[in-house]
Amino acid sequence: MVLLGRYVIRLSKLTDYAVVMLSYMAAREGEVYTTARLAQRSAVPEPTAAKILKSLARGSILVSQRGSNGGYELARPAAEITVAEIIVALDGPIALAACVEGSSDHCGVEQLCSMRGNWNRVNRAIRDALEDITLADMAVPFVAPAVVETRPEQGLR
Amino acid sequence: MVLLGRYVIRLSKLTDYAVVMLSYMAAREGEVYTTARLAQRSAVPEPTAAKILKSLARGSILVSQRGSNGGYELARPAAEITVAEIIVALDGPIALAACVEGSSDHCGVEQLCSMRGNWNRVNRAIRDALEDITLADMAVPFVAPAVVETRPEQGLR
DNA sequence: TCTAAAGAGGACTGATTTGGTCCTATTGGG
DNA sequence: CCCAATAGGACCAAATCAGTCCTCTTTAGA
Repeated sequence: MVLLGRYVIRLSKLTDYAVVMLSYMAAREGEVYTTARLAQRSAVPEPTAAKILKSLARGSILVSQRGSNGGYELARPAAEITVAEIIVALDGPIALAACVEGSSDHCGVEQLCSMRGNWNRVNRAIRDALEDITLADMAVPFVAPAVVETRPEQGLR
Repeated sequence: MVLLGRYVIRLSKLTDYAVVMLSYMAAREGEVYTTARLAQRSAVPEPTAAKILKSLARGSILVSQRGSNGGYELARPAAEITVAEIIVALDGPIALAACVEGSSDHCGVEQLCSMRGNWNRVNRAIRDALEDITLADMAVPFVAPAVVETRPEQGLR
């Protein structure tokens, strides 16, 4: 067994939700959004939305403001937030078999290990691709935020 | 819920094993390898190895020969087998939220759906990256196959 | 033509992992 | 102080995965 239980990259549901919420926030930068509001607008159940937002804050993608009148705000302009960061914030490092540069784990079979190191190339290729795509790119079709505003919630799927 | 239960790409343990086995086979193209032999050499339990090899054959990465003296052989030169193909053979399509080009699924919330379509860009970037890396690239460090030959099996991890 | 060696295919199971919920702090404005 | 928010975990049910096994088919060769 060699992989550390994480995939090179998993784009989980949570990540998808996160992008939806972040895109919504990107429509008006500088504004502070509460969990409740974001949950409604993105049709994600509130507790789950809360969990996602906390992770994003921990990942320095959002800045949180506690107390009343609190909420979340993009930590940076959307064009400076990469998809890679979002994924990392929610699913952990974009990552990685053992036998990978920097890893202290060791598979014990040297010959295999050296070969496996070549996943590095794959990892890097994917990381590079994801670091090139920003939240601003993802949010582009949000041309008419006003329209979205008028659509409260609705069951997904 | 929007993701179809599959990740954009999962590099599972099975995939890792597969690459190990395939690299071994790439050392001498044209040779036919039995499941038992490949399992031994790659330190993967035989039933599991068998499962992987069957999947690779179904994915046209290996050609199988049944009956006695049978076994598996690379379907093409290693330089023509991409990492993308290997992943697809084992984990299914590199893929994909609903609301993605070609998908017939529909999330029901148009505004969200249109935005989610932008995962396409991510999907494409990753697919491109993976289609650029071949088995030959992954197998490179196998400079001295003879050495590997003399190391039967050993517990991993 | 029979036998044994090999793969094909699929059912099944135990263990992880995920998504999702909830409860108890902590923070801060009015 | 009180209420509105977030922080941070613990926790659970359901889905998924790795791994095993059993039966069937194919084929070489004695």
